[in-house]
Amino acid sequence: MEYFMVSAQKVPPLQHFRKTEKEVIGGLCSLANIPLTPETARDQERRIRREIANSNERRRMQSINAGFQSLKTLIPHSDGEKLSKAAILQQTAEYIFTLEQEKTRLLQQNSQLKRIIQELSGSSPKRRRAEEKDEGIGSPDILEEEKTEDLRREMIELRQQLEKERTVRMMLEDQMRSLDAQLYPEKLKAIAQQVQEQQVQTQSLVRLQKQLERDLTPAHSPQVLAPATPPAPTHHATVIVPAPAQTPQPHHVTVVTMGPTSVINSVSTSRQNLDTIVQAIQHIEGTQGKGFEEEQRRAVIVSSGRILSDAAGSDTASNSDGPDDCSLP
DNA sequence: GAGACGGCGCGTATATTCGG
DNA sequence: CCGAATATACGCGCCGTCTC
Repeated sequence: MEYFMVSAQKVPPLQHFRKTEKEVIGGLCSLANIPLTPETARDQERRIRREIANSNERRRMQSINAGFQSLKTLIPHSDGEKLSKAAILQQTAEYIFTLEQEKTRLLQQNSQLKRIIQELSGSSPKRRRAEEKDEGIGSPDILEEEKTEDLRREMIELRQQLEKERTVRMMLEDQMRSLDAQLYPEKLKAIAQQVQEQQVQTQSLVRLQKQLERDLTPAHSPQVLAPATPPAPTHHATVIVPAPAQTPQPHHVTVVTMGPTSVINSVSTSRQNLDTIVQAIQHIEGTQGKGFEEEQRRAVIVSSGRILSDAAGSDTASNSDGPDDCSLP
């Protein structure tokens, strides 16, 4: 590198010295009062060649040293630390080895994250095509496009579900209002107000709504409503964990709340559902401030409180102590 | 084929470090 | 402080390749 650059602009060629050598040698010999014999001239020529060779050797060594200094600046070391050439070579080798390992680790992490994203968001044909084209790092444009498209699709889906849920909820609220007005007129205001405060809904409410629909069938007559405590505000810490990769519904969000079990026994199913809805709404309102980004995680939101288990019971992926296939390293 | 040239190995001198 | 060990720079000769 640098060595070759230096070599390109070498000292003048030997011809140049040869041209002037007679003059120089003659001058020196006359000064030293030495007769200019052929042997002297030959010795002088040899001497000059040796000088040139020595000069070239010095440049070579300087080039080597420059290379060592370049290496030294690349490897991690403290300023002022003295490193011999051997140490520089050894530490460089170690550093390269470390970088190789880091690269391998990052590549593995990259592929793992890709796999998780794919499992969580489903695998569209376009995505599969992109992944088939690109198995390694890269193609950020395609992935970004896919991501945007997925998000758009998810937004539309969420809006549709929200509209559906709103319609059903309004109907149910009418029913509940008429029933509660007979039994708990004082609670009605608070509950209705809380429900009205809900402006943005997530997908999880659809499940709650379905649960409520099932529980409010004639078998669960509202007349059996018993006095209940007002819905306790759920200001519990929220833990968001990645949904397992095996989740059959990748976009599904499950809201699980836990509460004191002492309350449960004294309330009816409908009342429980009502409380749960309110808690879920409050919970969602509380967590939505964290941004849409978190919704995208298809997370299972776990908070302390009462469990509103899914009727199917298959989406209990919120067990944080369960097999965590998606745990990042 | 002779000479020029680059590269390398080896020996030596000098500087620096380290342990007793 | 001193001697041994180590690191570094330099000089020298040799060898392979290239050019004329």
